[in-house]
Amino acid sequence: MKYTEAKQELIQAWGNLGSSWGLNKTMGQIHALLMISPKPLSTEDIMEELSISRGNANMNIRALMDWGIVSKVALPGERKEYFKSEKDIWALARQVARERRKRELEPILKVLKEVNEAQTDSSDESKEFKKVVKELKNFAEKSDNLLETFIKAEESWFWNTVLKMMK
Amino acid sequence: MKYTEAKQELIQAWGNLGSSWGLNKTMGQIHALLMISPKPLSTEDIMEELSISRGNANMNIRALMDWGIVSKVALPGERKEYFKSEKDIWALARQVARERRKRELEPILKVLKEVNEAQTDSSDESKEFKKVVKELKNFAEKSDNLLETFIKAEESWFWNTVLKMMK
DNA sequence: CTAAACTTTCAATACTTTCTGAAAGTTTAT
DNA sequence: ATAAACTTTCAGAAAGTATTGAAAGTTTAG
Repeated sequence: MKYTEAKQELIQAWGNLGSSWGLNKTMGQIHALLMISPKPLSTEDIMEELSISRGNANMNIRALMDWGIVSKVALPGERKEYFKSEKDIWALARQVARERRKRELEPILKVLKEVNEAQTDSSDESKEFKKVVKELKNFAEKSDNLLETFIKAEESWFWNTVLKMMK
Repeated sequence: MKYTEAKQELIQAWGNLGSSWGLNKTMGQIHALLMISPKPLSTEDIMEELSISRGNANMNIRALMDWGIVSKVALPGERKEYFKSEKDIWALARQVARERRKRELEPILKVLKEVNEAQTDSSDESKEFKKVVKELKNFAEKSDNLLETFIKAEESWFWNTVLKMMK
């Protein structure tokens, strides 16, 4: 396989992965492109490489910046804005974890806490509900703590511990 | 908050969470309903509780069974099929991890391995590409191992280790 | 200030996914 | 065998999401 094919395949695959990770296809593709590029790219570069419109490029670059995994670069003597991606895969993973925690875990935790306060009447349904909610809440809280630890962890410390777990 | 409100809110929230977890809203809602129900429910029960069509109910129950988190129950003396959900939250988490590994991690790993074999020419682009792919592949493999460990782990052992990690 | 260079917005459109409901298929009881 | 009870399928409708491209907005150079 040649470099250009390989590049296309990776961009494509990263786009698909994006869709299962709360990004969308285009966000994933732009991110892949920036990750493998040795130098920052402009909106036009991205439009051209991925054959997408200006509006699409602009919106998705913005969304990637909201996620905190892409940032602007000012190139000296250039008027255009250029963009680069976080390349340290660990920093990237932590950033994604941070965002997903905020977007997914926090809302459900809030609901579980609320709902855990609900009055129980004496029906079977109501008792089972209470029991399940308690377990879910407990699990969600543990997950939240674990995630927090991961987000704050230094790479080596984390891997050392994880590697121990995996023998 | 009363039980019936609380129930609706939980079902709603679990539906939203489903969407970020590779299920869809209805799958999430059906799953929530089955989780909190003290007894198995029929397709009709589900249709009624969630106000959805027969086709929709059928397809999404099926999808949940494919994921391995919902199963059929035959009630003695009843002709209808009833369904129940896995209620052990740990078993549930492991099952979801297993499916997502298969659906997300395996495909990207395959691509990374393929693409890692690509020929490098002497250009900057090509060298950077190779370097990034190597790092991604390494990370993906480590994640795969970690996930495998989790999937196979006994609850207490896993939590003991994790709790140590979290001090 | 003005014009060129560049970025952002957004209404219209294209595309994708989900849902419905009725028809077809299957199973069970008699 | 047949009819009632139940399940599955699937084409079309509805809802949701992504994309375009042109117009509006902003910044910079001179």
